[in-house]
Amino acid sequence: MTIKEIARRANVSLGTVDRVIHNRGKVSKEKKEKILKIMEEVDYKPNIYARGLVLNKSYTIAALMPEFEVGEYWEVPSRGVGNAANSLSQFGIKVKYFYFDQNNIDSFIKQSNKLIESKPDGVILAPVINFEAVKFCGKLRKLDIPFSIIDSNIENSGAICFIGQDSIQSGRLAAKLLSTSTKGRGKLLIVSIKNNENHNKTLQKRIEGFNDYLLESSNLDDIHVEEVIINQRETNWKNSLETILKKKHPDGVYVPSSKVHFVAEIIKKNMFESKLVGNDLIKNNYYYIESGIIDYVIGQRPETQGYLALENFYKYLVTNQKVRSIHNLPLDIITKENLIFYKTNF
Amino acid sequence: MTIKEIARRANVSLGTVDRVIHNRGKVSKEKKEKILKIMEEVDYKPNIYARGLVLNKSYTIAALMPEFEVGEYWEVPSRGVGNAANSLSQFGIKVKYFYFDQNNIDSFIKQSNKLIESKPDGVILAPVINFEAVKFCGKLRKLDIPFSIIDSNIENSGAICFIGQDSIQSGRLAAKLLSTSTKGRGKLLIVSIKNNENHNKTLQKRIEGFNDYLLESSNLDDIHVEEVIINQRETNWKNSLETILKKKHPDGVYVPSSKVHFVAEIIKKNMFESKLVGNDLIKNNYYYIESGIIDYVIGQRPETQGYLALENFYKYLVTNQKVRSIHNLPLDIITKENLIFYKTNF
DNA sequence: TTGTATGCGTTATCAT
DNA sequence: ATGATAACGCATACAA
Repeated sequence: MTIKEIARRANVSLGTVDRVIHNRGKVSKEKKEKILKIMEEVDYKPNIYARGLVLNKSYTIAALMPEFEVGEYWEVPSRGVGNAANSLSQFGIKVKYFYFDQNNIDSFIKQSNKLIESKPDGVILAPVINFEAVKFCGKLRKLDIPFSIIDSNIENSGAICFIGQDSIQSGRLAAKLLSTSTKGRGKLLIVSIKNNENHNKTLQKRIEGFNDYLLESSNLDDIHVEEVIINQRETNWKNSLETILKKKHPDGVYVPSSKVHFVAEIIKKNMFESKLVGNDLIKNNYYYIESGIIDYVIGQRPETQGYLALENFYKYLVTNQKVRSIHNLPLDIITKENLIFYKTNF
Repeated sequence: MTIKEIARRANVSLGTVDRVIHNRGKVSKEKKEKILKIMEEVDYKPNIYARGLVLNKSYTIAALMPEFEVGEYWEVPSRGVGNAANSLSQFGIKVKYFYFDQNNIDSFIKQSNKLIESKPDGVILAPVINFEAVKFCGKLRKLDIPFSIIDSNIENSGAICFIGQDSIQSGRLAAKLLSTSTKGRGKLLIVSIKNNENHNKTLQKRIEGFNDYLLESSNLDDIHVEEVIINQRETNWKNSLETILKKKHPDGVYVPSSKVHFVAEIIKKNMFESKLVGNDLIKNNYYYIESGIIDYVIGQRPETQGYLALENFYKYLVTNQKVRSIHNLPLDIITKENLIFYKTNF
């Protein structure tokens, strides 16, 4: 059904129908009602090709996320955004990246200002420096630039959507997997490896979930949990970690971040028998999952996060569809036997 | 970059450029080369809006899959196809379903003939009746109707793509999860619940993988495996199953299909302590996963399978992109703690 | 072999 | 308040 046909049926011109559709200009009440009724009846849907052709707009989306080395976590969401940019380029969606050093607040501020100067049509934000990110959201709201948040959420930020995971549940799941692997008993160690001043809340939420699960799931007499914090800014932090592991000799280790490969390295070197559970399917973890040193990794589809974030802007800006305000992506359980399917991206 | 601009740069008309792009009509060698060079330089990509507008074709894809009751497995891929149809309707993609009774070969033949009479532009095939499906693929090839296969593959079928899972690896994964849950020891029982003459190979491949894994993974002295086959066509098959479970008293049960809920029901009723692993996140299994009676279910993203199948036809027919010939979707490990994220579809 | 004209459905601008 | 019309980029039929 076309505008032309609607105009014919309503005995008016194209222009009049158009005015009704877009609420622009003046249209007499009776004609307007007649047109609306016909549109309703025939369930008029605009031809997106014709619309795209005549509008021929192009949108620039700015992505503000941490810089990364190859194999590190933030490579993956970034690639997700890139993939989406690729397949949406035909529809006039462009991406401009602004990378910041997640251990340097000034870098975040500087990049976020550059971003705003570039006057993007939309922003994808990874709020790993929580406090500054909240302020940044305020600026975007004032400027009326729509934005979406990935990875970890900011409550009441005004974002058009959040795409990420449920961190507490991630910790609970880790607890289940680790305790099952240690046959429901033994000494468990939580190893938090940090190199900043705890800017974001993901780690602590995961640990919270981990402890909650164990407290709820009966036989507490058989299970012991301890937590150690490793500061990557200290020289020799790897040696300290190794010393601790040697001393504690845990039956199971939980690393609530993608840095689980550091622990895996030590376990392998010393041929410990510890079960090991961590987060995120990054390249640095591949080998240790393959060889079974890491028993389980919990994935959160970072690539999909990036992809959906951009795709949502397409829906929002180009096709004017509503977008879901919260996407909690599945917590995937990845282990030696299903690793291969997750490596090839989805 | 437009055709017009390319024509201007090459000092030719729109028509000539068009002839080069579509290899139609005669074009002098020198002009052709000049045009191709310019197109290369500017990386010409046609405007999909303009193309879509002028072609304005609509494609009908026929989906040939098993009929289902609410909550059964085939509801999910079917919904995936429906979702895709919804979001691709703007692009002129339509779907026509042909459902057959998977326990009735005649029904398959009848529906497949009806499908061919409808002269679709493409076919999505679920080859659960393997032998007949192979013959059907031959017909489609002769008629030059492109088709894709979902769920389980047919080798050298001539399909433009296969979308499904690796059944053997699915069985291996099940073996790992079940043996870990039973602490690496005990009596394991494989329960095959069938209601047809073994038309498709998925079950047997899963069982093959299951056994292989256990044979390879060391301590064979501690593990015992037995297989029972239940025929749903026998009256009182549920009672037989219950009797068997009572007699064998297994430490762990593997049901290599979505019918694991039948076993869960019996385990719950009798309050057995058996660990239980099965396949597929269907509604009938939700409750038992939630309550922990089913320890793990291995999912294969049936909804995504359906979605991708249709989306691939969009790529193939509308945008003329190449499509990946094999999509082995991830084997998702679903358990009480991450169930909720998989229920909301992806 | 090459060039020109028309139309796809929508939007936006210009007269009336 | 309403109608007519040009333009978007591409494909195609037709003219030269």
